[in-house]
Amino acid sequence: MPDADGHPEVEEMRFGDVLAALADPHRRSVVAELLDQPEGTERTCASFGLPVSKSTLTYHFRVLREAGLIRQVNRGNSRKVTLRGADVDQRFPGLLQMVRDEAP
Amino acid sequence: MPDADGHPEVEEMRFGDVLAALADPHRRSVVAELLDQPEGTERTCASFGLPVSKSTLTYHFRVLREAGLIRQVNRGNSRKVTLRGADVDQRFPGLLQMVRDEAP
DNA sequence: TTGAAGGTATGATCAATTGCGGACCTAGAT
DNA sequence: ATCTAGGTCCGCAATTGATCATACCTTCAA
Repeated sequence: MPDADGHPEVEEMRFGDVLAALADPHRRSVVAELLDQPEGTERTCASFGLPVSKSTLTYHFRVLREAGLIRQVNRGNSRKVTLRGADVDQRFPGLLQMVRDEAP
Repeated sequence: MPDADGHPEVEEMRFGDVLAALADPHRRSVVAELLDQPEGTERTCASFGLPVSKSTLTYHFRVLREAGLIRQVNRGNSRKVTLRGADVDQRFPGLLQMVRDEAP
């Protein structure tokens, strides 16, 4: 069962959902950017500079979160995004490397 | 440039298109089934037994074809489907193995 | 206590995806 | 000549996806 914020466990991550999440260029760019930074780097949703409104931003990060690609935790004021790199690697080895290789 | 039937060259295959094509369960099952058979196996679209109409079948195979995952060639009477296994492996190493691992 | 920064929720809109039936095409079999 | 199998193409309907504006919530800082 996913937690209250919709984070699935590693075993619960579904391939179709992950593929669909990564199929969108905006969402893939978020993952690619996180891959390019040190493990565990925390970012705000807004810090990725996606050219969409705040509410659309929320939508995209929800898709990524519910697919299991990112984690979002409350840090008082803001809500920080981290890549679930180890989890994704465990469930779908090689997939994130593909995203990294594809990055522009 | 893709050929007249919409088959992209290896270098032209786009990650987003491939991910979107594989995100659909029907289409992923086609790829999984082809992966489970000898290299170069030729199949008709209908032989996969997808629970959709003929016209919907055409649509799904077009998505797979234009993403670069399958090849469709005229064989007189029918039109045969083959997996572009080597091409996909060259462009996105490890991706097809993921589909295989996920198959039920 | 007021304001600002960061997010969420809701409801609407518009585009893309998925689906269908039906008309049609081509090649092989009858 | 006609039939059939396998597919395509063309509308069209239904669903899902992406987007926005607006209103709202929470926490920190002034």
